[in-house]
Amino acid sequence: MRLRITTWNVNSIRIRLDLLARVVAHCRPDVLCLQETKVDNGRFPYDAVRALGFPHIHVHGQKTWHGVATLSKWPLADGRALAWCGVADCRHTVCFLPGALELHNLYVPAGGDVPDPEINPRFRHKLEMLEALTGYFVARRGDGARLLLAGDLNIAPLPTDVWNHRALLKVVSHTPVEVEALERLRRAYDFVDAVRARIPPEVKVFTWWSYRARDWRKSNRGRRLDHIWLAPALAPHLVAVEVWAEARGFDRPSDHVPVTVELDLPDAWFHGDG
DNA sequence: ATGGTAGGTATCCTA
Repeated sequence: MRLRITTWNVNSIRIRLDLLARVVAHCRPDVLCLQETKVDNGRFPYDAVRALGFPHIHVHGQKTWHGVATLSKWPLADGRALAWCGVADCRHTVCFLPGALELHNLYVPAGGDVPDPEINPRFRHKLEMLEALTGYFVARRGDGARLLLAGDLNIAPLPTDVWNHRALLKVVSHTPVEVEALERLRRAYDFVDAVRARIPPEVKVFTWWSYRARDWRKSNRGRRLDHIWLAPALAPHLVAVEVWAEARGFDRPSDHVPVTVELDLPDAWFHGDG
């Protein structure tokens, strides 16, 4: 069974429905994880999303900020929201796909401008959420779940995940303290970074370019902030990845571009007790 | 070194 999963920080779903259609046409996802939907559940554009071919929709949104949504051609079951550090922000959902696939859709805090948890509460929140997630996955370590984690993690872990490693060492998203926290989270469940499983670490890969650049393509000051991680049970079934950088060149684009993985899963998983 | 853009129900705050 082939399964394509795309993650995209849409930066307001309501003003980008046309671009969402273009992402769907190009990436051909069976399941689309969105972040920064910026809409409460009552105002979510359900009809437009259904018209794009996604009858199964799990939303967790709030007014103005944050918000995640999982759109699916496959049935979704047991969708629920998770919250960390006592903060009620809408940043994390989990739901199940056929084949006992457990999909986490995640939006990690950006973290503000100053990379010091003592003086910047947003940066402290970012580190605390990563630590809480790490504890959650450590507790589940070795349970063998067919688990995927997709979303805007707001951290570029490798030197080649940013346009200039040395220049960004003190810039939130690429500081050593964040990179180490993200690596602890990855190792908690032995997740495999799908994009880096297919693209060598020597090659620069970006999924985000600031709106503030005069010419994002020319200056190319990007970062790889959006990720899809696979549990050990799924990693052997990865067949392809794509970062669709051209999406940054849309009219009125999101500052993030879609990341897609394709998995070739055993048919037996979808028959009875698989 | 600085400031640059975009979105929201907001005239500043967050990214």
